Amino acid sequence: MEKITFENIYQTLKKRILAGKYSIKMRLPIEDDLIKEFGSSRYAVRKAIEKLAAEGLVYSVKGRGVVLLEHSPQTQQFNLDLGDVTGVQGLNSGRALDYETDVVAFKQVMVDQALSEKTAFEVGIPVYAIQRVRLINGTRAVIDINYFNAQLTPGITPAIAKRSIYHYLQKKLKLKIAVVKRMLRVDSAAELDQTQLDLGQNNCVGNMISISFNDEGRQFEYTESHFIPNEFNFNQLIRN
Amino acid sequence: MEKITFENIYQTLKKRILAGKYSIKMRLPIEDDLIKEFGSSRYAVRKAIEKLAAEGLVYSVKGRGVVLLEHSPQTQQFNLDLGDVTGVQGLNSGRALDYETDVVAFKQVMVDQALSEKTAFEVGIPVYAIQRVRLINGTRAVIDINYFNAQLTPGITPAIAKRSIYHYLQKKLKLKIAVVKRMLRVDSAAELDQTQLDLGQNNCVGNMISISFNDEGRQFEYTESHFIPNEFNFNQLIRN
DNA sequence: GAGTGGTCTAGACCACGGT
DNA sequence: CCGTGGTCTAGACCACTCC
Repeated sequence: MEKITFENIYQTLKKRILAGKYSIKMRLPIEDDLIKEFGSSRYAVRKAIEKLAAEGLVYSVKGRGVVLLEHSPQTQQFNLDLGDVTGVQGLNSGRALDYETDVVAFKQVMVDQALSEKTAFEVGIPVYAIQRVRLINGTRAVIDINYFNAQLTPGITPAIAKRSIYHYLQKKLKLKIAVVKRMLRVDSAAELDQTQLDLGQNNCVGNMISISFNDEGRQFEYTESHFIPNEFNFNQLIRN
Repeated sequence: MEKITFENIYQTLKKRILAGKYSIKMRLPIEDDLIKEFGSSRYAVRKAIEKLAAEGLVYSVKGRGVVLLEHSPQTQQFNLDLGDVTGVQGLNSGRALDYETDVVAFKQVMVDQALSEKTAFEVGIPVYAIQRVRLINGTRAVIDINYFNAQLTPGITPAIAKRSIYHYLQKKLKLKIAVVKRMLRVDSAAELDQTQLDLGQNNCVGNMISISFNDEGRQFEYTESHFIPNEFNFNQLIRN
């Protein structure tokens, strides 16, 4: 039951844009008109427009107005969802798929120098080291290589790893996932990838490296998700 | 000579954060204290904090305060630059490298049905279809496959393509690049990739598909940048 | 010069976190 | 309960675009 004004304005404008109501002149109404229409302040209107801009629907030009970005059925797939992305779900952008998880390794280890340099965890702290293969429609499509800080995320078990670690962290531990920083790469397939993934003829993998932070600013996770080619898309928006 | 208050506050806070001045308690001072310190309004302070948050340096928690995200030398490479990314420069995140451009194809064609479905350009409009290989330190590392809407970006020549199309568009045509939407994929190498790129043993490429919009909201470009494995990183930030 | 978005101020109330 | 960030209002001036 959110009664936030800017959110209502944002939702209304978004619906109209997607329905093509403003496309005649490729412009949004000027701020003053939106203020009058919604009976709200300039702050609320501008915040709604900023949210539309963050999503890649509009672009504001000082002195001119708020421009609509061209969109077509083909370019819809470039649009950002702004949905929160937890774990491997982020890989299947909006696709509903059957998937199964195969826990191929589960250990609790102390961080040594080498692991510290990779994960940025402090030397000596205990971490869960987990490897899980994700089968999507029967295909071994992704291997997640997780390291969780055991002090910040205690009590993870193989059974939890098979279901959903993120569900456990959020619902049971009440851990808030504040920020995830990601790096995307393409790597030559290592032995682990070749033995665990259905690569077919391909000898490379995509590699999504994620480090995740809780709402106290502490990094609780380092994860590499290696995935097979030709199946996964990642969207990005750059605004000037 | 920008005299924008929030920008000054942002710069000052960023310097302090990176210098570790606030790391003792993992918190930024509360808004009221920053307002007093900078002698500015709450608006300016909050806008500065929002910019820090967009960069992945801090995270605001209602009722608690503004938390600093842990950062270490290893995780610095995950930080967002917020620099504008034009063309292939975006691939080499912050690396200074010698590179050379080899124009392997340059045509002006009309968009047919197949090309329209790929690029989202309207059937029948003229486009420049350009293929360029980027040699980085002598390695054929990237092939850019560009389609530019010739009505929006007239006058591109092979000579311009060899130097920098973006430089020409921005400086000569005064075209403003407002927004770039990207999709990142990993693809099996096609014949073009195998013949033009130094793939070595690898038989896959990274594929960065970009569609770019000018400040009137019109899509002027569709580009696929195919790049060799193991060399390029792409950063992303997800905020909840 | 008129119109428009960008920045800024001062002030208010609300919602959430922790004590 | 108090302290904090989130939302909102009303009003002002500036910088840019376009005629």
